[in-house]
Amino acid sequence: MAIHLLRRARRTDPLTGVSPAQLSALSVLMGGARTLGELAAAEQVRPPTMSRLVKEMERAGVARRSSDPRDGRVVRVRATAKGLRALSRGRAMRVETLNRLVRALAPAERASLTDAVGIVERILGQRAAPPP
Amino acid sequence: MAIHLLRRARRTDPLTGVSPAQLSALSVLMGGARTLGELAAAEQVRPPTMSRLVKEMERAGVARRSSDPRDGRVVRVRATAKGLRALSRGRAMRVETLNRLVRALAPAERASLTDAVGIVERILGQRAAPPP
DNA sequence: GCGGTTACTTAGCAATGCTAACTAATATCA
DNA sequence: TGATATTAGTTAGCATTGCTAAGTAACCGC
Repeated sequence: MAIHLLRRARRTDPLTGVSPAQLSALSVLMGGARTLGELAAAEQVRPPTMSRLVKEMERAGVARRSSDPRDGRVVRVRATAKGLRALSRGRAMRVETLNRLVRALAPAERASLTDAVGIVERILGQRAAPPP
Repeated sequence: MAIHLLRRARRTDPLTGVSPAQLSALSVLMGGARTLGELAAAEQVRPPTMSRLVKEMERAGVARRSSDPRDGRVVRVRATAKGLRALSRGRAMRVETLNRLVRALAPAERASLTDAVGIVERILGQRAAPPP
């Protein structure tokens, strides 16, 4: 089933030494620094969850906090160079993994994946990226 | 909007206390009884994980264990009527599948999936379902 | 019938989600 | 201005769901 494909792809993330949730947050931070709340919203998690995640990311050396000079309540988060490196490594790995898995798929499984993707796209209102 | 759908799909059915993992397992059991190991393989989790999940499903009254008369090591698992009801209610299976799909996705994963879609489409010459 | 394999369970850890309740900073308004 | 409300983030604690290591019971091969 399609979901299992994704789960397997996701499982390769830890090979980078950065957890999936961290990699996902890093992908947001790749676009520049964000406040903790913005990051939580982008990741669709609650602030406490993101607060803890950022703490771990700091400990892992993939992100850094700084305070906002204009608003003392705000915490700004940015990716470190190490974090960005981990991100591109993880992303390449996922794509490669999906490539490999898809090549090994039975036709029915591929159809399932296609169906699932279609559904998700419809729900999210997203379009597939054009082939490279 | 997407957020609404996601939040709605994310909720565990409060009436039955059936968790997403349980619903997913039930969707496999809908096809008939399975051994615990088969179920674990179908869900792509390890046997201990499935063992615990089945225990919880029994406690929730949505599945039942029985022993295999031919092989005393084997545990056979089947869905109860209550489990099947929970599964089918409101297209539970579909919602649940999307739920797990989406929950496993955050921006980075979505990007990867989008990339993968392009790859799959190119390979198969197929299109995802068009948006409504 | 002994030894190895297989199927499952138990125990314990890790990651990641949540809510409730707290602190600190900012904004609002009488 | 000063009291009060709102906002941003943190801390604490719980639940779910994944894992590995190690144990038990049943089966198979010789």
